[in-house]
Amino acid sequence: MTETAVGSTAVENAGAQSKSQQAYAAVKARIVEGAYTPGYRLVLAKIAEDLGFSVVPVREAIRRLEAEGLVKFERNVGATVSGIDPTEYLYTMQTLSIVEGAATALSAPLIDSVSIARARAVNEEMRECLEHFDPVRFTALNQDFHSVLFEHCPNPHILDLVHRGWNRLASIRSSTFRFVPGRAQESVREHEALLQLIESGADADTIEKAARQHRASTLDAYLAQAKQ
Amino acid sequence: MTETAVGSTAVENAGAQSKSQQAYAAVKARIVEGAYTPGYRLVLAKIAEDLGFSVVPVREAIRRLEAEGLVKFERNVGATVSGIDPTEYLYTMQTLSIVEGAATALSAPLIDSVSIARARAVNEEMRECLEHFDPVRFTALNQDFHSVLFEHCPNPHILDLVHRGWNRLASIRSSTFRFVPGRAQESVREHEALLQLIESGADADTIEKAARQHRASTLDAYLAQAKQ
DNA sequence: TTCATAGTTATCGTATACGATTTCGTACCT
DNA sequence: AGGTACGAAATCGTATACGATAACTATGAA
Repeated sequence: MTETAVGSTAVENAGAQSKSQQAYAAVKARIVEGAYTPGYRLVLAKIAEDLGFSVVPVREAIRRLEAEGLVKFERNVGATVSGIDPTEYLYTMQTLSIVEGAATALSAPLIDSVSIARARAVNEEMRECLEHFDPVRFTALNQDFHSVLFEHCPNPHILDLVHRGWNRLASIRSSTFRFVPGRAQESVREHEALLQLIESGADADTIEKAARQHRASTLDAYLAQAKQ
Repeated sequence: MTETAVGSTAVENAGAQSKSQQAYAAVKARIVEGAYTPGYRLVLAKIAEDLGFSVVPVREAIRRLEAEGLVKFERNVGATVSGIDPTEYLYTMQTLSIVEGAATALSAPLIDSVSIARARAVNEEMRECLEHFDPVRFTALNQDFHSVLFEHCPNPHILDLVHRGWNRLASIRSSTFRFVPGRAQESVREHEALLQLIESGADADTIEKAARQHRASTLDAYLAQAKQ
């Protein structure tokens, strides 16, 4: 029995997280990486079959994704991947500007010089990236950069809200910078300005405003372009 | 068929929401009204039996409450009502100060004079309430007051975050003002100041700061008292 | 007396099964 | 020909059943 016990334990450890969690991660990954495009209909039975699970854990995973806003769920009808409705984009960006601004300000005093250097290096990569412009890579670096700035936020609730906002944006395949190429250069400059503010120990309010404005500007640039 | 349709519709409307939703509402109500005190152990089977449901919808309800932070859930162990951990209180209040401040600022330009009058009436009730001080009633009025201010917020995401924050606070039975009685009077004064700012059409930043500071002051008062 | 260990119990996690609801297609009537 | 009503298929919602996991308890030895 020992063998089986050990064996099963090994198996269990491999799938240490519950099937609900596995399903959640799997579906979320497919959404973020674009395998499930917005509007895609998520049928419980089909997903369950794909993953080799029963529908119950899949159902729970979908509800979690619904709570995060990545999918829309209608009773007795089913779930679909949330769209890139421009209005939704606006709401998400505005919300993120607020919580990310706050997170960055709270985080700022706790950022050590090593992290600053790392952020600066990332920003330098972004600058280089401007030449042979690769929107996807640029967006990824952009997330890296901001992560350094807000990850030290001591309030886990706020940090969670920031992560959720980024997640929602990630589900929009085509990066923002593809839509608004001109914004990229400005963005890199603002990043350096942000770093200098933090280095100089600027007060929280100043940093919060700067971080918020940085994101709001991206939103404005998008809106200006969309208007045309 | 019309009769049956109407009849069935009536029945449906009575139980229009799924059992998951009913369970969610029921458990949440019990938490908010204090029937389930913090630390209370939520056993799926027992709740299911109480409600006359199966455990499946109850389980889903619990997970939703977990996502909102009202309960803590541990795999293979169970769910307990989230505590009034002072640290958690701090985090929640700080987060709420930020999102509520933003929501109030965004909402301000859309508040008509009727709403202002209603808010002022509520605040007047609060002032009267100061005499024969009833913390529970005072807290309820306080929520009414702030609801008027932020409910017009055009960004549903931010509004949702505000609601969640209030929900978490509501799960803390004993109102804040019971802990910090002195704060109540100051609070009423600040409310009137807020109303005047909104009436005078102050700029968004000023209103946001005032609303945020209003909540932050309550938090500070609590912390000062807790320190002793 | 105390600690380790095995067995028991309580509770969760998931699978399967069935009933309920919606949606779509088809046939019939106007 | 167009619209309406009926019916079938797809899908979700929930109940029940069983297996898995963790907490608890009792028993034995040091």
